[in-house]
Amino acid sequence: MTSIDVEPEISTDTPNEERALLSDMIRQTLSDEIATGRLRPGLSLDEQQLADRFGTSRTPVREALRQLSVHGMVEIRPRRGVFVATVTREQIMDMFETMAELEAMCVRLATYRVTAAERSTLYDMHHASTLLVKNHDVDAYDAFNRSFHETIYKATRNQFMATQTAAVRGKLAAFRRTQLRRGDRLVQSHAEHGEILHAMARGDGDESARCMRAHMLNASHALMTYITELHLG
Amino acid sequence: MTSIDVEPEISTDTPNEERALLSDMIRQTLSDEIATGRLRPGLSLDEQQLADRFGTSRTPVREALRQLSVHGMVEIRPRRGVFVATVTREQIMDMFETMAELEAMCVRLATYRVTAAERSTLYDMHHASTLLVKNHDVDAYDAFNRSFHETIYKATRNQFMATQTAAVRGKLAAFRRTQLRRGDRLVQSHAEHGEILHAMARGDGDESARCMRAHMLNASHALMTYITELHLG
DNA sequence: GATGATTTGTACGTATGTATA
DNA sequence: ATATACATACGTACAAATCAT
Repeated sequence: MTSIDVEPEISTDTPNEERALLSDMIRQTLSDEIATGRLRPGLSLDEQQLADRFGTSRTPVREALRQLSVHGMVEIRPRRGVFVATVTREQIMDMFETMAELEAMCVRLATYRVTAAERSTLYDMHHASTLLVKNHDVDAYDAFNRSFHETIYKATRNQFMATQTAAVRGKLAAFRRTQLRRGDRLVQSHAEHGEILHAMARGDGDESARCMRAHMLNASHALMTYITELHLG
Repeated sequence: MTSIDVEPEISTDTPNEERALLSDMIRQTLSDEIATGRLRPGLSLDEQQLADRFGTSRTPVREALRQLSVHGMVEIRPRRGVFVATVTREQIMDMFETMAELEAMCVRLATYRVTAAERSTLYDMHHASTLLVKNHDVDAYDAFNRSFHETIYKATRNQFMATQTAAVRGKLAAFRRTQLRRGDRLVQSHAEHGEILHAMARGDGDESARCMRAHMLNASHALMTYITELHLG
């Protein structure tokens, strides 16, 4: 149950769109289960079965599946059925490489546009994360890591770019999660963050981009052997 | 918009999924009309009206609208209706900047991975386009331009990146179309393509990326005044 | 602010196309 | 290959929420 329906009725500043649609609930649940691999690639998704499971009719299930197909999480074969999208090792590698490039692109712009306050926040977060590394607190570090990167997205001053990058990151979240548990990735990740911040502090966008690209490619490389066994073995 | 078919080639190995679904037809039609501005931002889309117009029931219309909402072309306010997404000038600028960065990222990788045959194709296309520039054949140049850029996407050897970039390009297509008609953008565009190819030929990825970024930003700048009157004036 | 009209969200029915024996 | 079973795609019905008066 990952229903993040945190909706206190108090909408202070944001008109907080109410999302009480069954199709949204179903979509989010299925999205999670596909991302985490609980629903295996290639699996056939029967509309009636899902409807029974969620205690609804087929209608909202269909709408959820249609939406998932847009992002390629499921494949719709007209009149034949809906299947959990099969992700090949090559596709995952492509996604990681793209992710690395997107992050590099973000940090380059962020280097030129980050505010003093934001830079300070990044340093604070970075230093605080030292403790998590020492304690090998993988979950906490993963959470910090996401905040760290999303702070950088925001510093691009480009909402669209931030959203796009976050979307790709989200798609890879399931794979990335396991990666930090391997060996000394935590220590290495922390050190690489330091290099990125150093380059940003010097205002060297190209260099911060290079560091970020290396950082992301290291992370992905640390993972690919793992992925190979996990999804294709 | 599931997959921006970058290649309309005959897929020999892929059984070429037939898409004879009403919801797909409706989605594509609406997508076009929104992209071209025929359906103005903010417009309320009544399900029954659309159903009448397409001669169907509300069901496929709803599915089409749900899919369009994923890419943000329409906004769904639960129980209140569906509206054509409102695009602000700032959002458009963000999208163009992102586009420039994505293209730069693609051409950098392409520089390192392009095959001799592809490079040759790019040069052929480029030289052939000289005639289009002389004749001020904007439509033909626009078509060439898309091919040119999509050939570069393909040369990245990264399918995911190519698809992502093509998707963003598609989103901006409506705005871009008008841009080439202004002044001597055609001549300038052609010259900039030449610079990009030159950098690629030298194998200088960083430089080709810089040229591409400049190329795209020039194009977008040539457009922003236009857009301002068009969508917000 | 209450009431009626309109529209959405969901359930349900049915025929056509796909799979299977 | 034919027939049977079945899931999907689409249509229709209805309840609840929103809006208009």
